[in-house]
Amino acid sequence: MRVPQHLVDRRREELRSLIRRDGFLPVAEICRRLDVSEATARRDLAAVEANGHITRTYGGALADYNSAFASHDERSGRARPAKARIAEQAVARMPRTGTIFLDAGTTLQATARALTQRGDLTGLVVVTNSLAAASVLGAAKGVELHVVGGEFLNRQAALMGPRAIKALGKWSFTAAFLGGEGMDAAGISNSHASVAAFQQSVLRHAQRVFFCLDASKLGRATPHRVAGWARPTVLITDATPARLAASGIKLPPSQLLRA
Amino acid sequence: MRVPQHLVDRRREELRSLIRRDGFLPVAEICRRLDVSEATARRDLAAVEANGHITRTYGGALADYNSAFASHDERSGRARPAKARIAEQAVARMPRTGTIFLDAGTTLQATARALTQRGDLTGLVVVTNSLAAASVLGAAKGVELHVVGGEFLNRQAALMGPRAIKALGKWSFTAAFLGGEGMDAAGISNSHASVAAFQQSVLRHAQRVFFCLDASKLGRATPHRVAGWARPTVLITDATPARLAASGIKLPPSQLLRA
DNA sequence: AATTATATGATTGACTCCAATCATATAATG
DNA sequence: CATTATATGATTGGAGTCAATCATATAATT
Repeated sequence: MRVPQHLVDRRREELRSLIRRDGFLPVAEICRRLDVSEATARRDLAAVEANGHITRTYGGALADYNSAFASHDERSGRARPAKARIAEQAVARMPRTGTIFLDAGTTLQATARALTQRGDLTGLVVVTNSLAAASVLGAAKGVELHVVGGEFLNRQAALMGPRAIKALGKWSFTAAFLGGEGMDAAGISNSHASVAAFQQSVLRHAQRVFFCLDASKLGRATPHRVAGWARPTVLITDATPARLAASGIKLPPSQLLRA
Repeated sequence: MRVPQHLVDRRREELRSLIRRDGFLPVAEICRRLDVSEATARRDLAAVEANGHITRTYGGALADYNSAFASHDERSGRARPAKARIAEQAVARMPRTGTIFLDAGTTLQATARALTQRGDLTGLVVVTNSLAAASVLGAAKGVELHVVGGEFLNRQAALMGPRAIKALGKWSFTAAFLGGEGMDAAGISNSHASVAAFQQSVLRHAQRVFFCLDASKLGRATPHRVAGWARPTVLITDATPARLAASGIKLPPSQLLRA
């Protein structure tokens, strides 16, 4: 029997938060907690997964941002997704030793994972405000990992706010690797003011800046501008130069890395 | 065919680190990466799980510290484990509004999880140095969550070091909830100097202090003393008063909460 | 009020996972 | 070197999971 939409939505919200709370939730458990049939549980899972934030596994579901669960895509035969290729480029640009900053976001999370693959690191210091990146890099050899404190933003699973900005104060980065939600002729933008403010603060402490954005962000403009295309901005993307130009983004080769 | 012990151990170490890196790893994937049969993969999983740090799920395994995966125990019929009962007591002692500190460690992780159950929170500010606690509390309603920055210690999955201590500077906690590795007549102790130093710094910023330690820590003395039994220390434990006394721990009722 | 759309639960057959058992090759032990 | 211990892979029966399909009840729409 059909059920009102708002109840469905509420139930799925609850499912998302249940999974988040427990990290992993088997399907059978979902049925019991939500008092629904297996079929509905699976349907709900599919819906929540489509909205992001969780990943299905055989027998249940996993909270995304604390899972670093990427091997799934890579494993499933298909061509390596854009994010992973971008991540590879980013890692190739990292110094063997020095201090770098790693932003929040799925592309940077992929970058963190790729970084754990590099075996030649000796004294690299990585600073991040992303819990996901931290949790991935925690196990990496040859990396000294620091997390900037701050207020936890649920949406990004990252630390932001004035305290985070202040915590950047004493750092000086050889290179910073940042994400973004949109890029157009004007530059890179984000939809949250606090995110943009934080990123701008990172920029002020970095000698070199790499923005890692996949092609889906191309031509999208979001409210808060983070940076223009002037130096030292370098863009790492899978978008073709032609499509970039079509969006009004013209960069010299030294500022564009194709992934 | 039998294989040298050191190879087995090394392989299991690698498995642990693989799981940690990916957050979740299906059995089939383990077989491929470690080039072993399913049977061996399962055996390795069981071994690693016995040593802690991971949790088995149907179809794979989950890294422990980013999973908050407790429902398993609670679900599986058995009596609620000590940690969960301690967590309950701790949460009951939290103010509805104010600022509290939450330490790293599995007991405090359980506490964080229990805290998400409380529905009556309005303006509680939670400060933590534990990624696990942060990741659990991120989804909680009515909680403003802050993470103190610092150097990431892989073993505890927490932030420590001078920067973390410094980051505590501006905070003032209504109550602090701390863990420990040992308790005896002298007080509470930890095996790592940096952990002890950090906890002591927390103490200096807290009006009330609750140490949450289960009975397995009783009588164990580890190198670095964190605090004695003088006020304002309050102990939350499942150990019986008799056994506490046997270890030389004598506390007035106001400083002892039985879980 | 009539019609359409859809959320749900039941069923089914294929697939996957798991624990137990067993034979075997090789390390560990003496 | 002889003996014991054990790590491994294969097999198997049983249980759990999944995607697809279908009938139905009820919300949404007109």
